[in-house]
Amino acid sequence: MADLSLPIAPTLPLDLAGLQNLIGFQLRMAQVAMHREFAAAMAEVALTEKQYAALHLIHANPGASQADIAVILGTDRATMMALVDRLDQRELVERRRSNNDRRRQELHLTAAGKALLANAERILAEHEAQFASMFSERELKALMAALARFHGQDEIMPTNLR
Amino acid sequence: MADLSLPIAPTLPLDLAGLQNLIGFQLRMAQVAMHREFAAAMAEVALTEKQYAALHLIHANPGASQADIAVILGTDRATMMALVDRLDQRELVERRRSNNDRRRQELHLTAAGKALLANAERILAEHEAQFASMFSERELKALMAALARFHGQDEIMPTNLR
DNA sequence: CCCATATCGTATGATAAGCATACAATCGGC
DNA sequence: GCCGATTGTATGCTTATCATACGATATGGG
Repeated sequence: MADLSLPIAPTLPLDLAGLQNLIGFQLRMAQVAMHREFAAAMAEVALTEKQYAALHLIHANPGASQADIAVILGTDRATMMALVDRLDQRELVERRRSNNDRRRQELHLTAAGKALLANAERILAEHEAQFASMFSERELKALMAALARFHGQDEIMPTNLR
Repeated sequence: MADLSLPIAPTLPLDLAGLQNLIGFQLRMAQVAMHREFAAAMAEVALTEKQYAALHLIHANPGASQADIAVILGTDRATMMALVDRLDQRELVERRRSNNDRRRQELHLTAAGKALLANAERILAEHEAQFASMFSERELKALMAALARFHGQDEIMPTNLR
């Protein structure tokens, strides 16, 4: 007989009001969940997703330019600059002026960068396995195919490149 | 006989080196793609995903507190403060001290907030339909179920119900 | 009734990221 | 050699996330 006096329910379980049926909402919530796990797991190497991806790509493609990496990661030159700056300040990557095209800065990993990346790869494998284990092989395959469909993998286009 | 002189492939076809097989990578790229579309579509109402979700939730749950919304959106009080501040400055939402619990600020939409939200809902419907159309009903159902599993919150409980 | 504890809003500061814009150097085609 | 495109760079603005701290308030135990 306590709260009958309350005219309006103070705070019941909130009505999601269909939010959970939005692709964008589910996509974002999934990404947030995975981001948090990633950040926690990567704490000892202090890498964000984009930073990891950049290191990974530079390692596999020594001499790639910032613009190259930016296109693949779906971002723009200005944002990529800031990202590479941070990796550069930590002395994980090196910028070397290209001889063929003196506009370009060829990116290379330093020894420290390679060592850190190796650590990160190991951590990432566990991180990925943890999420992969939530699905059957069939489900996972379908999920990956579905996600890939959101972005035309063939043509990734940063906004301010027209 | 043009580029035979180049010792190293100068640019484009970069080796993704397995990046595309990472759940986290595909999830992020999908989210980035959808985010860009969302931002472009919502330009006329100038709402981010989180801002839209907050308005949507406040509309469906008048009097909900910042903490309630924060829990559902998977963020914290401090971040939510900043978000609500922006909505408040634009006079889309109102904070009212609760009579039952004077710590709480009950959130309500202003008339302008309701009008803007109505516009946003219309835009969002098109936006969602555009992405939904990339999948069969069966595929979409599987995708949504898979995404929901990442943040396994079947029941999201506001903090004040613990 | 008083007190310990928890909760909510709030403030502050740091970091990451995204986007727009502008500019200089350079490259490539004509 | 000129013109348009590309690359890196710089600057500024906005959103978001996270950590931390503090005051006001609520709640429950003693």
